[in-house]
Amino acid sequence: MQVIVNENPSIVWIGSELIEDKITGQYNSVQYIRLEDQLIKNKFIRFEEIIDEYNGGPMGFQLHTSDYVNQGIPVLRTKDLVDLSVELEDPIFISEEKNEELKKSKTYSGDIVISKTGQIGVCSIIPDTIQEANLNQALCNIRINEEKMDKHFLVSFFNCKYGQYQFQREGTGKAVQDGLTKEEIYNIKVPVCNNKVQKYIGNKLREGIALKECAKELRKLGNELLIQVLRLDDLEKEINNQKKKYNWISTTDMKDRFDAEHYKEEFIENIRHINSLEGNECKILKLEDIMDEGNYGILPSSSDYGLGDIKLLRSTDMKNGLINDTETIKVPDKYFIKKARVNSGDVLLEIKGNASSGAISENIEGKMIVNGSIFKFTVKPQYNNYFILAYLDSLSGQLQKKQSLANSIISYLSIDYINNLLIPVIDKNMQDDIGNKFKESNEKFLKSKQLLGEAKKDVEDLIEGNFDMSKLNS
DNA sequence: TCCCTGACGACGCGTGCTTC
DNA sequence: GAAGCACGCGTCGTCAGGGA
Repeated sequence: MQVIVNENPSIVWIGSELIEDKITGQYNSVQYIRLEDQLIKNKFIRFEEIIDEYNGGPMGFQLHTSDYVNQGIPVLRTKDLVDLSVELEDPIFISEEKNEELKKSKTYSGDIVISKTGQIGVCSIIPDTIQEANLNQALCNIRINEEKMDKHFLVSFFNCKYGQYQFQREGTGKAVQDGLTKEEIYNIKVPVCNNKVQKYIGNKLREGIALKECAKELRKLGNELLIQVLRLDDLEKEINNQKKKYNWISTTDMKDRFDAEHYKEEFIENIRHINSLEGNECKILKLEDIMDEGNYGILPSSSDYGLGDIKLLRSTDMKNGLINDTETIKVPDKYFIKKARVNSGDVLLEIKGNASSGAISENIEGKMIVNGSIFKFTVKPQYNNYFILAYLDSLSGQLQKKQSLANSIISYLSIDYINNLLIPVIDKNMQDDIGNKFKESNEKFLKSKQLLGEAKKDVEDLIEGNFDMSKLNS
């Protein structure tokens, strides 16, 4: 017996015949029951039926931080699983020997990887760009029988709400620490549909992942050009060569700060490097000379969260030059004031925390404002906004920001400091060359994201009986 | 071989106080 | 009232190792 007494808060009567090993209210919540009811209207199988091989990550005693090396075989962690694929932004490696020792958890391009602890149910497919890797203990690696199911379709399903609720339902609400067991993963219900539909949805994911790899390549090219033009590899070498634990500062280099951290050699070297770029092909300007208008945002009262349609962008909603506005908090219209309003083409700069992220606002749907952690500005027409952000995001730009944050209890860039950030301004054509690579990369990232979203939505439509079969012939 | 448990650092958010 | 400062707190992700 199962009787839903109330939707919100969730109150459900569950008969003892339906209770097996899990008895929590969360497991039997109305939300999960509704999703399950919808899912099982379809033909489905247990995940185990299509699994050829399952391997968990190594145990804690098998892999320690002391095993990490500078170069070698990458070890994937949950944070590397991004948007149904893998992004090695801050990779860790183990040696070939260690990789051989942990041969059970080796993973290859095309494998499906699922997170079991921490953030549960993150599921990605290893892209072609990663030939071989290993796993940490939070992940498991799965190979399926591809004659039984299109694996890209399967990954789209796992990432849609009907896959995610199962991972959350099974993996959370445990006595001490949440996590998915092998048996729970085997028991995940997977919908069965005809090959043509699987291929159609799987193709969207394949195309999305390919576009994403292309976008990453363009970003890499833009960065390489920036490094070349601003000789940032020289700066990096110079900084890496520094072994001294002390530094002499001339009084002319000292400004309003008197703490040693602010005058670390790497910061001084960076300023020296920026000044050395000054010449016919490069002018050093202050950010305030480049900006048309700049402001940081506002902090709406948290009691207003969810009470409107204005998207409130926070620093966590920006990554790799892009805005992720799918999960932004919404606030009332009264906060849509000029100071915080986001317009197309604005450069958004994180100024709190580690002040390392930024984005350009493009194709924003609806009204959006930024909170106090973000400084937004427009650049004058003679400068390329993508180039300016790319510089601020580069080694040199980051060092300038870090210099201000050094030794401060509260990491925060003041307006005065932002205005005085030094920007090496190169020829406009070269700015556009670099900026356009980042712009094009962002466009491809957005298109990729759209395709990944469509793939997930298609699976949901399929389960809910709303999938338009005529799309298969288009 | 796999699950379970515990600890902890990094980080960002929220709140309230102080200063200008 | 805006800007800046201080700190508590929760979440996330990772690391480690005991035990069935």
